[in-house]
Amino acid sequence: MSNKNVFLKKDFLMTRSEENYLKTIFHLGGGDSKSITTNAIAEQMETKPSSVTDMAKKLSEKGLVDYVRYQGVSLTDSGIKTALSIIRKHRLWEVFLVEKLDFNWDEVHEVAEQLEHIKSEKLIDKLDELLDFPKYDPHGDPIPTKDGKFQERDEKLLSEMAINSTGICVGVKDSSVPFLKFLDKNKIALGNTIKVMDKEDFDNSLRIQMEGKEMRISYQIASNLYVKKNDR
Amino acid sequence: MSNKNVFLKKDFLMTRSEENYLKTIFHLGGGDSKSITTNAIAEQMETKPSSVTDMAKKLSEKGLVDYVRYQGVSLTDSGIKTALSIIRKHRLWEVFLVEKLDFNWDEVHEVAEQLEHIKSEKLIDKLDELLDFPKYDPHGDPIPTKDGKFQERDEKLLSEMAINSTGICVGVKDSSVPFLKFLDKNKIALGNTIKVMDKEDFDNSLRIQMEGKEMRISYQIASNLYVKKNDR
DNA sequence: AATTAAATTTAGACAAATCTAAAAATAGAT
DNA sequence: ATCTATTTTTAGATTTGTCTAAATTTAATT
Repeated sequence: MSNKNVFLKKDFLMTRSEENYLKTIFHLGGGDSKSITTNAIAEQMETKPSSVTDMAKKLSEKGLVDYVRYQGVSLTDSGIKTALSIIRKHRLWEVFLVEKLDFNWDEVHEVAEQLEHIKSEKLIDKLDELLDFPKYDPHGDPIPTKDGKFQERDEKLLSEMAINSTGICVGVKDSSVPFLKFLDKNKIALGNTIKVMDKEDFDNSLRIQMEGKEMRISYQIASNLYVKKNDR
Repeated sequence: MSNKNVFLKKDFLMTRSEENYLKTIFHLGGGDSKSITTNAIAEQMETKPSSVTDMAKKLSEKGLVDYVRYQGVSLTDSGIKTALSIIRKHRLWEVFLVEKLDFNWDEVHEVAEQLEHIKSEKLIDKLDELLDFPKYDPHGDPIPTKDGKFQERDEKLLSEMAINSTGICVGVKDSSVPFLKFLDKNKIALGNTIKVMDKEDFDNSLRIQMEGKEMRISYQIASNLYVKKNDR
């Protein structure tokens, strides 16, 4: 009975709004027993701090967050598990949209924001299978497993790479539409091999060699690209 | 401007509840300029008549239904178009669930009820393409086209077939889980060839030949199966 | 330690979608 | 044609999620 109740409570009785709050809190670091402030959540969600306070109380009553007045919230184990299941759904849907429906990686976020709230365990398991159990979404972000395990990534930012070192582009830190479009325009894609040729002290820009061609990229770009030494 | 506004209004500003009302009214025949009563809608949606009245006013203000107090509602052209787009989405998602995710046809309804409310024109167009532009859903119901054309079906109920006539099973009238499970258990599937061998006057049951085997089926079953003379 | 600035919470209001209970309109039967 | 039973609507309340404005707490500075 307890098992079924947990399932019902978390998977069926969660509102869309509650799920969005949990996801945001997780992305702000609330899964690491760090307290996230009301203001930070409000800013991220483009809502008012007073609304966040209301929701913090509700989520606290449901045992999904620890909430201390004037201090902020952090996720409980139950809250982390729920947040991960939403993130899992979001990222699996993103893979589906790109792999099966030919969406570009800058078009998937908005639709995945809707699809992540669909309630059906079977649906997401079968989708996972259809996609051949992908480990990463189109932006290189890891997809949590069914039992809430998070694939930690072993990678660094391109801006932190040493001169003459080589790596493979595996993810983006900023997955905003403008940035993704910029990468497309400049033929920078995940999977590309990158070698750091030189760094410019003046503006921290990099001269890199990518797939044969040499190019210069700004620090702002380099600090939003994840690179890994070895292939996955 | 007018075109864009219509799009925004109907595709983005429609609430889930409004969409469900429109769909229900359509299924009750409200698209044929027939007035559907408050009570009928309330019963179908398992809600109270007073709630239906409230929504009737709201939909009327939005120009989606014609509403006359104490008389009932019927769909306007705009309402029909919107209802058809929701039904289109529902049925395409059902095909996806069965064809791509190996759902059984008795499992798809509940999930499709959620998926039909996802807002993205590109998503549904691409899904249609992925599925190779199906004309019928897993229960044999026709899928409206993108521009709201409804594929009318040319078929009759098995119970209305003449003795010795032959046809192909193309759809179910009752798509409830128990009925679909019954059909599965008795190996009755869409696409099967059926020949009516004999009819029993006493209880209206039929003796049929299906895919070689002979069997007897009740009137209740026969009056919930659609059959067509020629292949599609 | 007192004061001020910033963050946070409370209190009260609102819109959406629902409900209950009472009032009004319709339709059916005598 | 009137009465009655049913249907439908209205009025007012409830829940969820949000907001504004005022009050409170915390943190920073002197």
